[in-house]
Amino acid sequence: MKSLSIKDIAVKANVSITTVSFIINGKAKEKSISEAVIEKVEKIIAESGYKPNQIARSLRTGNSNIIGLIIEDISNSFFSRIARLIEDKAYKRGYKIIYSSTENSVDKAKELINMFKSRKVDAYIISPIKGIEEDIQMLMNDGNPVILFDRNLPDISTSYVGADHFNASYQSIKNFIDQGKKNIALVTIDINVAQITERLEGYKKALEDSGIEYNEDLVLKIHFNQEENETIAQIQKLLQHKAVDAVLFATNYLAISGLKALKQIDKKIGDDFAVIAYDDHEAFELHTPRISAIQQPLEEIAETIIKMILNQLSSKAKLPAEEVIIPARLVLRD
Amino acid sequence: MKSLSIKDIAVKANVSITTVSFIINGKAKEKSISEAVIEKVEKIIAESGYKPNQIARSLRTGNSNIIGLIIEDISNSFFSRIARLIEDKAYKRGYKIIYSSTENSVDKAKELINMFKSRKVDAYIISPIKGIEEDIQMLMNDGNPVILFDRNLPDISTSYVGADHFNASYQSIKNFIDQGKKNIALVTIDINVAQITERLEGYKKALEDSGIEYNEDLVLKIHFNQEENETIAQIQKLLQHKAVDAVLFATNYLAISGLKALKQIDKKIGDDFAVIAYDDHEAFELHTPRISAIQQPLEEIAETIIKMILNQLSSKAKLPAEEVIIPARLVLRD
DNA sequence: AATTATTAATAAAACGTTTTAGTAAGTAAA
DNA sequence: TTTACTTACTAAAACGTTTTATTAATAATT
Repeated sequence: MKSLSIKDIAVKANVSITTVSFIINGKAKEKSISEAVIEKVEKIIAESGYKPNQIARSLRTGNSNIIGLIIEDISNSFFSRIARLIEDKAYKRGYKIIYSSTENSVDKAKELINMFKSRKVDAYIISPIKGIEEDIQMLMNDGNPVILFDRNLPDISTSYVGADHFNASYQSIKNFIDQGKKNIALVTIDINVAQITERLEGYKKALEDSGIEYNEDLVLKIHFNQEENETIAQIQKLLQHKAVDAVLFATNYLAISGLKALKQIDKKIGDDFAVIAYDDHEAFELHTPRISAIQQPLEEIAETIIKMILNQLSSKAKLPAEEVIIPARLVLRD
Repeated sequence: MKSLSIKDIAVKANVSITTVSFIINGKAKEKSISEAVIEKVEKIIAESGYKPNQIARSLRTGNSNIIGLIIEDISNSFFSRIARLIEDKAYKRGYKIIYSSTENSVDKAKELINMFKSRKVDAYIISPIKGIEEDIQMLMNDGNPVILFDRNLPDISTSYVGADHFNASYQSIKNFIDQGKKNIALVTIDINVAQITERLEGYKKALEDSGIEYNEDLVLKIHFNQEENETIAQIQKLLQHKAVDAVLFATNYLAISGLKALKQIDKKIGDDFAVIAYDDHEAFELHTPRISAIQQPLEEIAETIIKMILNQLSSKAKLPAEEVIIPARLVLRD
C-alpha cells in the first residue's frame, strides 16, 4: 500500500540511509562505497521497485526538474505543436514540462506564475502578455531562468526566441506587389505586442518601399477575443466594399475566419485575389485552392528554447539576456 | 533573493510557526486563535507576499493538488481541446494539471506513470494504450483515483468516460445506406483498442441490419504510425479500384489524409460519393464541399471526467468503477 | 477552595530526501 | 612509533510545511 522509502531499502540492505542515497545518486564511487555494497543495494532497489520520492528530493535540493510552460491556449495548434516539441526535447534531457494556458488574462497569468513559483519549477518558458512585466522581472531577480517566446515584451530585458515577423510580413507583401497587386489588405488583431505590431510594420514598410501609399481603410484590427461571427462579418465588409486584391491575415485563426467569410460572399481566391496566412494550418493545404502561408520554424524555435534554458540552468552565473530571431518561411501554394 | 518561509512570517509577527500555519489554512477559528493575532499575521502575509512552499506542503500532507493527464499526443486537436477543457475545469476547483504525451509508446507511458507517481499526483486521467494494464491496476491498488477516457481497456475494471463509438459509427453507415449507398468503405487503424474496434463493429452491424454483405476489401486498416504518404497511397488505391460510393474515416487525421488523397485522383465528393469523418476538425467546415463529421461531446466528456475524479478524491472509501458512455453527434454538412 | 473547561497559544515530531561533517580502521610515509 | 592519508561507511541536520500533544492562564462549575 504505502510506498517504499529510502529507509526501507536501507534496513533491507542493512546499511545506512546515506549509503543508499549515495548509490541512488551515482555518487557511490566518489564516496568510496565498496562494490559489494553497491551491488547488494542496487539489487534490492531493482527487486522492490523503489522509486525516490521526488517531492522530498525537491524540498531538499530546491529544484524539481520541472520546467513551467505558460502559453496562451493549448488548444491553438501553434501552441500545441510547439508544446509537444518542447515537451519531447525537454523529456530527452530529463526534464518534465508543466504547462498552463493564460487565455490572454493577466490575472490568470499572474496566478500561474505564482503557482509555478510555489512548486519551485527550475525554469520558465513563457509566451507573455502585456501586464506581467513586473512578475517576470521578479522571477529573474530571484535568479530563475526565463525565456520568452513567440511574443516579446519591450519594457523588459529577457531572453527571447521568436520568428522574424517583420521580414516574413514584408516578404509576403512584396510577393503580392510583385504579382501586381495594388490594394493589399491586412487583417490583424488589436493586441499591442511586438510580434503583432511587427507584422503591421512589415506590411507598411513593404508598401512604402514600393511606392504604394498606406491606406488605413485596408487594415482591419479585430478585437482579440470577440465572437467569431462578428469577425467574419467585419472581414466580409472589408472585402466586399473595397477593391481589395490581396489579403495578409496576421494569424491562422483570422485566416480561417477569413476563409469562412469568403465562402459566403462572391469573392473567389484566384488570379485577381490572393491570400496569405500567418502561421500554417492543416486546413490550408486542404483548402481549394490551397492557401499560402508563413511557416514559423517550430522545430528550430523549440530547440533553441531548450538549449537556452539548459545553458542557463547549467551556468552558475546569471547569463545576459539573449535574443534569437529565426527567419520564417513563406510557403506559396497553388 | 531567497523566498520567505513560514518561519520568517512567524518571527515578524512574533508568534509561533504553528499559529501562522493554522491561520494560513483557515483553521484559526477552530483552533481558537484570537482575532487580533489573525489580523496581525494576515497583514504581514499580505504585505510580504509570502506564498507557502507547495513542495513542503505536499511532502507533509501527501497530496499535491495536481492531477496527471496522460494522452497520446497533445498536438492532436482532439486531445489538445479536451486537455484545455479539463485544465480549465480542474483549475476552477483548485487543481492543476500536468500532462504528457505517450506517443503511443508503452515504455513512455510506463515512464510517465512512474514520474507522476513519484511526484505524488492526486489522481490520474489516462487515455490508455494496450500494454499498461498492470501499471494502471497497481495505481488503483495503491488507492489512487484513475479515470480512463477516449479508450477503454477491456481486461481491467476502471472508471471510464467515452463517446458511444459503436452507435456513432452505426448511425453514420445507416445514413449512407439511407442515401442509397451500396459500396461503403471504412478506413481505420490497426490498433486494437475498444474505441477503434467499436467503430468497426458499428460499421459491420449497420451493414448486416440492412442486408448488405460485409466485404473485407472495403475495410482498409492503416498501420498506426506509418508515414502519411503511404497512408495516402493506400487510400487512393482503395478508392480508385473499387466502386466505392461512401467512406467512413475512423479518425480525423485519416480523413485529412483521405481528403489529400482525393485531391490527387479523379474522384469528387458529391451526390455519388459521400464521406464522413470520425472526430470533427476545423478543416472540414472549410473544405469544399464541407465534410460531414461525428462530433464527440468534448465539453461533456471533460466535465464528466472532472466530476468523477472529484468524487473519488472526496470519498474516503474506494468507489466502484463506473462507465459513462456519452452519445456522439453526427453533423451532416452540404 | 478545589476541580473542570475553555481559550490562546506553542514545542516538537514527522514527511523522505540530500549532504555535511564525522568516525574507525587500515595503510603509507616520516 | 608517531603522523598523515585513504577507505568504507554513518549520524544528524536541513529543506518548509502540517499536526499532535502539551502548556499556561483564565473562566466556570462544584
